[in-house]
Amino acid sequence: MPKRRITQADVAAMAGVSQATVSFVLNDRLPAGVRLSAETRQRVLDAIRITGYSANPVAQRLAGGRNQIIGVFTYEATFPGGGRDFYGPFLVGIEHAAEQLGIDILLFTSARVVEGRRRLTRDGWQRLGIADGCLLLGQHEDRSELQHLLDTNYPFAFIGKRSSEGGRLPYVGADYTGATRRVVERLVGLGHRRIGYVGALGTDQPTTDRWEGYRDALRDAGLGARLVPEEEPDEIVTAVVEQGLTAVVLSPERDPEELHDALGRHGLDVPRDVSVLLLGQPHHRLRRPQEWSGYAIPREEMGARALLLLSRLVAGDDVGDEELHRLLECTEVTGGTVGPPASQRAPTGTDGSLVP
Amino acid sequence: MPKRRITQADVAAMAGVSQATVSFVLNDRLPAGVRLSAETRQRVLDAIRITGYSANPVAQRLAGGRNQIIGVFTYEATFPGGGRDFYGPFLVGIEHAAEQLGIDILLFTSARVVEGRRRLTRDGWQRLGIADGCLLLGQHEDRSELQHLLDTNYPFAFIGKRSSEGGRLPYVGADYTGATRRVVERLVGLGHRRIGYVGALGTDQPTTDRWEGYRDALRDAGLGARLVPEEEPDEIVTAVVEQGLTAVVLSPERDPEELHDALGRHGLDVPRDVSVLLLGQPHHRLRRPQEWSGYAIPREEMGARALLLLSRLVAGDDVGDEELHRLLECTEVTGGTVGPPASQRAPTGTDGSLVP
DNA sequence: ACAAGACGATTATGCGCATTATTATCGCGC
DNA sequence: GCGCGATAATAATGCGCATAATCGTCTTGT
Repeated sequence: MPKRRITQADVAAMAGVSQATVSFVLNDRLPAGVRLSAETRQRVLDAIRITGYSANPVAQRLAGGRNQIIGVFTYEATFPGGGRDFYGPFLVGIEHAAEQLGIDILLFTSARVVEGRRRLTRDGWQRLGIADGCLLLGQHEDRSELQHLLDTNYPFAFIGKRSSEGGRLPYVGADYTGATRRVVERLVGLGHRRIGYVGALGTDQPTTDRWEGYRDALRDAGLGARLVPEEEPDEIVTAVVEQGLTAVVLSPERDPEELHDALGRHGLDVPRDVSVLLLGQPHHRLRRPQEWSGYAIPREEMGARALLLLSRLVAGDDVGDEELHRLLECTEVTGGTVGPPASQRAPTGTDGSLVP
Repeated sequence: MPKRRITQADVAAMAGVSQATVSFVLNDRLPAGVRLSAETRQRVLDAIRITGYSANPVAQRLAGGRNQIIGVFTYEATFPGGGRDFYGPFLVGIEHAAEQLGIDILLFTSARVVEGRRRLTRDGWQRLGIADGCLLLGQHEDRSELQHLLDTNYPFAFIGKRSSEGGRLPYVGADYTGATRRVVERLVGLGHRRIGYVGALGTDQPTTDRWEGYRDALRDAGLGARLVPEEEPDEIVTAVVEQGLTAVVLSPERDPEELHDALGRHGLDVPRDVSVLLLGQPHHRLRRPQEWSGYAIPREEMGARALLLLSRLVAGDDVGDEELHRLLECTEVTGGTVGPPASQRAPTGTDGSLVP
């Protein structure tokens, strides 16, 4: 139980070699022009074993080496509390992979919050340097930050698809477009002809991807897209009634139970009168055991694979393009909120919101 | 957007002083025998502002300083997945406090897992050194680890009461004993006379504390403690029937819904026939909206206060005993699983499990 | 017998900071 | 005109490691 921690110098003394030699053995990589005999190498290894040496990650990092720490930066609070837990599942996957790889996770909880959202400001950048690389989670659009990341050559990877910056951003995403397309096709296959999309039409990647899948699936079926703007639940129900929608797909930011209740208040049953599909796990905590039909984003796997990708980037392996921009499949959730259309229902209002 | 990060040397050059002077100004603390003029100080501060300097945490730490990183060590997986999320609420609190204090959180996810539980082995100790101090969560009993913590003088704090090591372990805990006592008193006040304790009687602190509160409350009411060993739900129901229990308090490790179902199968309604109290938030994910009566452990606040405590320890403030060993109150949860006893029910079997 | 490699290491340096030891300049009394 | 305390700073050192530059000592060919 030594008071002072054991350093490479201690190991070196025991093995009768220089500190540099110990470093070479540890890193198992000889700089050009340096050679070690097998015997010396073994002596060093023995000394390492006997002393129980383990590297000081701080010194390692300062000297320009790797320290097996990966940063995780979330643009919103990592653990929001109040039952809403968006990042949790990603962290489950990240932790799992980290454990396998022997990596510690650094959460940048100190980053300045500007306008309700964390920022990588100057001191943020500085702090990134603690870790070998960094995973980025959450919505954000700041070009200068991305640019900085790219041209400092600091290893990083996004969790969630990022198609900006000319495809130079490494990420592990989920195939929202394909998953949305498939569930909509399923609705079409069941006989639905008037299928609405409930959600805000933002410019963020998940939203645009979902909308694309929705729109294309309908287009291929010869049907029109119908955007139900994200409004009060009752207004949504009004739109459903007026347009005679027999099914809606729901952006996961919206509380599905709220909509369910509103439909109920207007005498519409799910799924008898209206089928409801959830485009991803709901961000709200559900209060009822009801299983919602739709698809699930493989968040744990995304986290794990992103860490794997990043660790390869850190190691300097050159990774192929398909590895740098991986899209994982979402899994369909059968649930109980989808059924065949109630054929008798017809629109009571205009087709105003029909989107070409 | 400088390629190389700005160092104290850069700031020093701009201000026309030495690097050491910059360090003095930054730390706002002059070592004995060093003096700075107000004017020099101001020049340095200006240079810091202009250059946007921010300290390199790695170098800071290597040089023996603080780096505003706090480690979090969990003896089990931090994010277990599968819906069970025990540490989550603590982390919410920790993160919140960390954000306030400008502190980053380092999760020691790399710690070796031995026998299903993380260990602070030699390399674990080494890695702790990255952070200024460390929060410890989860059950564990390894004396040598605790001893090491104590005599290396490394700042740390437990989340959860730790009365071992002669009260030298700093912690922020929850008052299980008091909370359990109060809910049992509430049952007694409602007229219950045969109240069982369902759960394993381990040696861990939470369990012994809960049992103590339960036992004392009954003793003060002139009643006997009745331990219902943690068994299959149906066996528990049998014990309830045989002993004529009108209420049980439930250790949170046990799935309350499972017990609820078993009671139902035997024709016993909650709370009409049996009142059920939960001694803390259930560790299982609940599948029904049912609100369980009992009490809630203030996990978020525990996390936050533990971080606050630790940051004071790191700063070297001397903290009083009551701050070093703080017990937070649990909040009572009214819920719907408690009612007056069904007076007609009487024991069908013996009083075998009565504990004096 | 002697230069030219091959072999097997070592020494030196710096990362960015905190901290200790040291220096330089002035004013003042005697 | 010289020592001495006060003032205001700087130079030097080390944290533990990675890495570049360097240095012996053999062996071999001629």
